[in-house]
Amino acid sequence: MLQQTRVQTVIDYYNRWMLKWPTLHHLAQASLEEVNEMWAGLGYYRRARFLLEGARMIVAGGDGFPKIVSSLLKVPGIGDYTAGAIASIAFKEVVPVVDGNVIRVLARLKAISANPKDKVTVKKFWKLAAQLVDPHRPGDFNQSLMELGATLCTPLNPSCSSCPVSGECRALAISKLDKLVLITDYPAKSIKLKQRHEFSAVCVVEISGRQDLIEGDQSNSVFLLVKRPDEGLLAGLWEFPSVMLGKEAALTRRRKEMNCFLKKSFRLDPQRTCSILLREDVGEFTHIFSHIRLKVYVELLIVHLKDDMSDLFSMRDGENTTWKCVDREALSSLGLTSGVRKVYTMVQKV
DNA sequence: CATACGTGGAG
DNA sequence: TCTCCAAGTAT
Repeated sequence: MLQQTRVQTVIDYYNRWMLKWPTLHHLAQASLEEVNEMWAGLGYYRRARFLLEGARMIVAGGDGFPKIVSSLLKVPGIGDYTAGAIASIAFKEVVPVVDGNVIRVLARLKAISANPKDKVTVKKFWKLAAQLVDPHRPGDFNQSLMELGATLCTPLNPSCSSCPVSGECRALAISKLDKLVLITDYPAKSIKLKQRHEFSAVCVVEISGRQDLIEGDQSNSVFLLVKRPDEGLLAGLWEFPSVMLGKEAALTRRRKEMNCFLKKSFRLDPQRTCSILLREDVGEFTHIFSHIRLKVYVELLIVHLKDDMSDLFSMRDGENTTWKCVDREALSSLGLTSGVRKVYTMVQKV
């Protein structure tokens, strides 16, 4: 969970996760669906899938939990950093770790100005860290190095005056001699790749209760959710029906695309299977992914089913589309991605 | 190998 | 609003 994610963000997820799956064996029994739900909102969802696959692999292997770096590296989702962290912290293997914090600390300590993403430079950091690690307390040392980066040797305003190794810091020494050099010049900034712009239309489809199907309560309605493909962005997660637009599109065009999608995937057709009680343009927002800038147009559609479409209320596979309907309560308690939560919040204000 | 892969807090 | 980046990994 901590990979590329702040501790503060992780804590609640970690606690809920450990409550639900206290051991590897519990996790190995879980379904990907459950795992995705628990992870929803944390991001980098492949981590969740790998965690599940890793648990299953270890349990199936029957050799217990891997305890050395070489074995840990075979587990899905465990790379150089995580293998080193587990081996040193949990099992006292004398190995280093290199994460973003360590790179920053070492780049400053040794005044390394090369691009820290560069493969050769990364190797240099690992070698340096390996030379430094305390053979008697590798886990504590590694955590100390990371903690130094997280608390004092921070990206923007490092607290050099409180730093226990400021006397040995090359970057600090250089910055004192040359006023043009700043501590924060280390490590070098790597060129960030450009975000591509994407556009999508989302339709929150609310299927209102019918007097003849649902007794009494007219407010009893359900929402249509679609399962995203198992590969790629937000793989296997639930969202409101959406279509990618390719470029900016006016309301008319967006509705046309959406109508087509709803008809094809759900046989939701105003002329035949339902009548429209409300259709409203709710607004738009931009959702930022690490590599995509997604503009989302949101619309609310409340329909009233004509025929006996009660089978609609259980999950089923449509044409290349897995979908289900959930009621308001289920929707609130369901694990949703950040973007889907935004959409739902917007619609609730209507 | 360069890139895909989320989200949110801080300044 | 924009930039930066966090206990990185897989392909």
